[in-house]
Amino acid sequence: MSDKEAGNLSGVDLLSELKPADIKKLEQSCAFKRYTAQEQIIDRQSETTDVFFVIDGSVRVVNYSLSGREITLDDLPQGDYFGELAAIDGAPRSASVMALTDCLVASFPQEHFLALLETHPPIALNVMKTLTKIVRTATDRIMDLSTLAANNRVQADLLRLAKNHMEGKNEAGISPIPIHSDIASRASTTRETVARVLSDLARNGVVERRKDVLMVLDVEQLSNMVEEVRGE
Amino acid sequence: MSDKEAGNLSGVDLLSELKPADIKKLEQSCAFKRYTAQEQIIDRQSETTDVFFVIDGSVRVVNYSLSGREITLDDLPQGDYFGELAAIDGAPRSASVMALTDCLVASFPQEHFLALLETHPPIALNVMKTLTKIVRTATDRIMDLSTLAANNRVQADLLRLAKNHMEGKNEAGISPIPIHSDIASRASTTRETVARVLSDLARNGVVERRKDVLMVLDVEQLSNMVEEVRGE
DNA sequence: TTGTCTTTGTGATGGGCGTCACATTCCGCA
DNA sequence: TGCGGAATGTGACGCCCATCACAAAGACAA
Repeated sequence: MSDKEAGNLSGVDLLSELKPADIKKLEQSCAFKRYTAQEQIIDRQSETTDVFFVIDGSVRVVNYSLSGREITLDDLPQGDYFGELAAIDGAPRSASVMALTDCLVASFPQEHFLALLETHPPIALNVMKTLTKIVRTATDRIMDLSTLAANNRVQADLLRLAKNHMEGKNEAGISPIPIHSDIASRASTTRETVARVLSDLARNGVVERRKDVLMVLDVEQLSNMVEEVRGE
Repeated sequence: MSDKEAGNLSGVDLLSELKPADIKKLEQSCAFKRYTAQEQIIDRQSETTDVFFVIDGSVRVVNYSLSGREITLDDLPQGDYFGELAAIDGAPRSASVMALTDCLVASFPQEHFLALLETHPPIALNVMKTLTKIVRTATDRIMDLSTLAANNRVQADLLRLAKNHMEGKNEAGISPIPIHSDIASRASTTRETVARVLSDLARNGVVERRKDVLMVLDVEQLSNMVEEVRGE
């Protein structure tokens, strides 16, 4: 497969209000590129200012501590975009982005992006909505980190996953089964702690590890455990 | 002084590109209100959607944990604005806002704000820049919380303060002297820990508490200490 | 099957810091 | 000037959890 190839912006949610002809025009300005899983797409602190569209596959926004610990900020599915921060304010990249799966990504130059925002207020509003969502998620995470113990943060992450995989009123089947170190990276703890929490939950019958799915048998109880802050 | 009174939007940075006549027009849509220090202006989870301009005084964006701990997210000076998240996406307030000092605040209805964004792309871009700044600050904080120990977070906060009060190349005079519990609320730790860190720093000659100013005598060393993650 | 690599499970250990408890000092105000 | 509440300084205690260290179990290809 070629390094650079024709691509298609029709699946990009942000641009969905545009007429197909206009989308075609934007494609002219894009550079399409494939990345293999784990490959870096953006390095934190680098000074590029393009915006990227995820055409196919998915990517992960991460940062690394000095000691090398990986902190996952967000995972973005196909149809989403990233890199808008630097495009908007011109500052260095605030985070790294890596390919989660093999994927196809379109990079779109800053000037074109800013022009698009200026000429299409609904798209600008959409970008603002995306940014507010990021801010809300981030403040929630700051609250979690500030007020929950590591154990509870793991439970909270599990609860979040469960809510995205509900099967019935109080049960969820999470699949594919998340890797402990991924959970740890989102909850800002260690994989050992994740393993211990999961062991405990399994002992209490709240979760059950099956062949290809992690069953949460009692979502409500899990929810209660998250808020059971120690000493209260 | 009356509860409701005429106000003036001329000091609002966001609107500085508008012609004075246009600003006057916006003032018609505003409700001006005074708050006394410590008074709540916005409650988290409430469903209002106005945007607020800080005309005079300053405000603090905070959240509270279940156990009542206060987490400071940001302090906003005169000329700034807040409440834009709910105005943009219509969701409940993500944080509380309280008056830090006695202050005068203008509330501006959501529809007018959205209309302003639509008709004035440069203002929309400005709002986006504000949002990106918030996102960058928040991700930095997430990184601090995830990778730094409580001690180091206090040092980091002190360093931030020092950098805003530089006097010469390696010295800073922070005044007014911040209250320990305020630092604790920003660094997500306890006032006792703040007191201990400051005691240590004073013993090492890095800081010195004087009459009305907290001197940081060796900003560079303070900076080194922040990064000296334990065990590295 | 066998070997290699990834992922998971769990014990032992120790240090950081949140919590409680007081003693002091500071500062505005009557 | 003296009173009272706020802010600060420090000791003691104990628990959470990061770290280290292996063992075991899957996963997958040769």
